Amino acid sequence: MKLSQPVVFIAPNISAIACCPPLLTGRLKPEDASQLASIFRVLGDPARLQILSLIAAQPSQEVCACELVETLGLAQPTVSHHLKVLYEAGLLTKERRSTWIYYRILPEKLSMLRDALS
Amino acid sequence: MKLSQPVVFIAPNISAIACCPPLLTGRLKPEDASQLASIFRVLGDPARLQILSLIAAQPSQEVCACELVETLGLAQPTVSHHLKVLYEAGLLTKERRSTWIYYRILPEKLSMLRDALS
DNA sequence: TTAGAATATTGATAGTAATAAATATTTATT
DNA sequence: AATAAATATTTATTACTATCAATATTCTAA
Repeated sequence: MKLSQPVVFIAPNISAIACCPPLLTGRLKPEDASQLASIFRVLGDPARLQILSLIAAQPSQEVCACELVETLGLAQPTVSHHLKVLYEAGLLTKERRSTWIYYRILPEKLSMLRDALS
Repeated sequence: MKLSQPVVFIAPNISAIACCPPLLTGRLKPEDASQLASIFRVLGDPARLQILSLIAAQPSQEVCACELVETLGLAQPTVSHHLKVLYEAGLLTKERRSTWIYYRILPEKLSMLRDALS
């Protein structure tokens, strides 16, 4: 048995990070529009934006779910819900360390969105 | 009386174009988070993304509301609703030319969003 | 294996938003 | 002024989502 476990951050939808052609350079197909809209909808919630901002503000670039519950002033199931939405959108990774789960930003998706806006 | 009318594009919320500090550089205040989220929510709809994309795809960089009704396959009141949402978010300008109303993209808001994602 | 702590899920509720039918408004033309 | 066309508004319906209480699950430590 190993003394130190390898750190593994997990993220779904890696293949979906490259999503859509840029919004403003050509006509968006309905399917691309739906996919892109679904990501923007994830960012369209104040609590989720605050979660992203809080993670980015940490020197460690990660945050434990328990800290978020204290900081955001939302119930634990609500925070858990938002984290799941962000995670399944490919905006966050998560890593379990004993009882706690630490979340990090997956920057590729955000830069994809930035590209889509040009 | 003038023979040629000056072209005037109207947009609300010009002062709100500079909205929020970047999402990932510091902790977002609740008020900033709400304001930023409300703009992302506007982009979180496939029909509205298609409207933006359609306008950008025009050589004239503008589109008449009537064309959108034909192209999007949505009822006229629905298209009118989406245009109003985009307009009030400061993402579009509008100009009336006789019976028709032409919409254009107001690029400042989009570049503000791009900045917010970095 | 039992107790306690952190997180996830389920279920219910309230608020919001997309859609379109019906109607109103605005503009140009005759 | 009357008609027609383009757009906006009102109203109603439906679907979705944020929220939280209750409960379940997962993990650690004793």
